[in-house]
Amino acid sequence: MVKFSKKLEYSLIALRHISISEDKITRVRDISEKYNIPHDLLAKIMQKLKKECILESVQGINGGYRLLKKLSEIPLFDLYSFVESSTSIVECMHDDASDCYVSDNCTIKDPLAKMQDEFENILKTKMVSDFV
Amino acid sequence: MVKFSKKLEYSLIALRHISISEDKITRVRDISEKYNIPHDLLAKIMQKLKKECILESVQGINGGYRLLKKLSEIPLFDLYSFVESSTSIVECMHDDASDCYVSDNCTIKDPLAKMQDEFENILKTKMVSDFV
DNA sequence: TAAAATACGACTGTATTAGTCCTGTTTTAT
DNA sequence: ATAAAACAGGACTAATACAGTCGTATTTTA
Repeated sequence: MVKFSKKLEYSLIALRHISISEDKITRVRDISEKYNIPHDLLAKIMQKLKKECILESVQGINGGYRLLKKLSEIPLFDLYSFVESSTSIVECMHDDASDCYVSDNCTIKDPLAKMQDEFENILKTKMVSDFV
Repeated sequence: MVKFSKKLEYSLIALRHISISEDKITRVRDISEKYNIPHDLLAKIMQKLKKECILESVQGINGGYRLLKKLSEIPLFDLYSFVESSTSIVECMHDDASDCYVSDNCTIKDPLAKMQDEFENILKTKMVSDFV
């Protein structure tokens, strides 16, 4: 199936919320409660976005997250590749797919690779701000 | 994850094989053996493509499949929607998704719907013959 | 009439996603 | 000081979808 993960959905919802909120710092709990997103799951996504320098965090009792970038400067592709476990639309395009069992007889690889490029280009063109 | 299913890969391989083979009728077994595709799985895919009027079948000891259309007349999107269980890139775009838990607070639906359109347009532009 | 092909529903195995649980670390209000 | 409330993160479980298998029926022809 070709479907985005919940993580990507949650990321978009969370980033949007932070960007339009007046508060300087937003707590994970506020977002998870408002949108019915499991707290622990969202917390991990936020941690990931911190590692990727989209958010910065403040620990402690008054802690939370703050945006490091403008949403208009974050390509959807970045979010996508940070959050999804794989970015290839077919299995044989993984980095370690030297063991394609179809191998010699497979002729669909190149055209599928082109399709993948087109798909990624869409993601690179869109900014997160387009989803707010 | 955003990935095409094996079924779509197998469909492309099979259609390509049939289209370039000299034989008037091609057996499932020939294709499954040549490309190491599980026979029963491929058989079901072929049955599906028959129902969708891409192939026609002949039963019996000398039976097999025959193309009903030119590959250049089959949009990849058709194959995609025949073979994949769902064509929506996010859950909340399913036909029966009236129970979106985010509901009122969700603002990312429209932009994602537009993304889906763009994605589908790529699939509609490509013909199966582009993958041979 | 036996063999070999399609036809097809039911079932099993496996991989990925989604979500939970538990324990730690940090910071601040009291 | 210390308790509370936030982030941090590894390990585990549950749910889902995909991939593949099995058994049986039907059809046709050598």
